[in-house]
Amino acid sequence: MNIDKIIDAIFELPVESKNTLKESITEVAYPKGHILLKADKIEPTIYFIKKGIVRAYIDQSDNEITFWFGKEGETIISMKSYVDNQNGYENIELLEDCEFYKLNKNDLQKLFEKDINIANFGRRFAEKELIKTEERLIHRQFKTASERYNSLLKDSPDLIQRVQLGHIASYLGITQVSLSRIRAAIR
Amino acid sequence: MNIDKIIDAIFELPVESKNTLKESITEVAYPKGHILLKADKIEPTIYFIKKGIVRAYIDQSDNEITFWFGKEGETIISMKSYVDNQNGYENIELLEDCEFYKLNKNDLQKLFEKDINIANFGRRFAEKELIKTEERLIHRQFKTASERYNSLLKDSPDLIQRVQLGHIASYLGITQVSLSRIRAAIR
DNA sequence: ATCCTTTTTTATCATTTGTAAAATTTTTAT
DNA sequence: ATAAAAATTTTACAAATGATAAAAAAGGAT
Repeated sequence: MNIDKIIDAIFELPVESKNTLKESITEVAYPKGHILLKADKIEPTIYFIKKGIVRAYIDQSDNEITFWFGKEGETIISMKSYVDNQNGYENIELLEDCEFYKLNKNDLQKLFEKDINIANFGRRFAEKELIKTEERLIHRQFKTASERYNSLLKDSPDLIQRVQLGHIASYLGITQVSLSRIRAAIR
Repeated sequence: MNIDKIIDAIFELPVESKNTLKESITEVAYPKGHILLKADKIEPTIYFIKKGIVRAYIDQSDNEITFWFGKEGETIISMKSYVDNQNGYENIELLEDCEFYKLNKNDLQKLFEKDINIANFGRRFAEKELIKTEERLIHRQFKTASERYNSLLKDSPDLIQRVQLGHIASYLGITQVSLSRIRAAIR
């Protein structure tokens, strides 16, 4: 997924503003298993996924809880760092070899103050993420685990192929054993 | 809660931009029980709560699911209408007599294109809502119903006083019977 | 190809949560 | 003040999910 396509999907910037933004963006790659972001620190970088798949998780006493998967075209951000300049709560692990576009948070913040188009790009980015998050919250509130699994199967069939079921179960808010039961019931 | 305080809490606008914004804002009041927003339509208005408390709910086949409470200082928005100009999924019911500041979505959208400070105000608004929503999502994923109730009791003790328990139970994603059991266990 | 490790499934039992109905308490209307 | 309605709690039982252990299957490394 190229950077122009990723930017355009968020907000159609005038060429000039788009070039300004692209000047701040570079590329980087890491192997499967790499921890891209660590919790409990202020993360200065924003990543757009060019290729690969990652998960965001929180360290809980004895186990990890996966709460997000990101793949081609999506944005990796430590929300607390980005929005409040505070320590983030998420870790990001690469589930495949990945390639990213990267962008410094402070550079972007400066552009927000100077370029109204980029400010609106930032607004649209937050708004789109907000819709996605609110829909997930509501979906989780009134669907059973089984319904949530089937929705995932329907909406992101590739995810089930590319991500191991332990992470999927955690993402769905159930144990791996419970997910196995749900899968067995379908067959 | 006055409108200046509400605006300032989102983003500190320069006086000129703030006055521009305030020119588009008027006041309105409705009694307890009034349905302020209806699902399945494009909602043109944004409300800031001056006084009172409301709930957002979704109509599910046979029951209603409450997924948000808003009180003094908070913003009522049909997220889908605001972000994507599509039909919203939420109904908003007043749980007390309420007073609002209101603002037309299209008027605001025009200001986003003209005034960089207001564009950044809009950006900050979405970002702050995003953080709140993501934290709720994660909290729900790895806390038990009992822990979630106790957090609510700690963070919003007034909510338990002002809102009937059936709505609270729905908000927590459990049945009213289950909430009763949790409450009985504490005593 | 074989061994070793990791992942997934299965089985059993304990715990939590849901459903339905009744009892109790609180609120509202007259 | 009293009756009616609404909200909350309690009880009993059913269904779903969790915890743990063990077996089976899949994937990697040499």
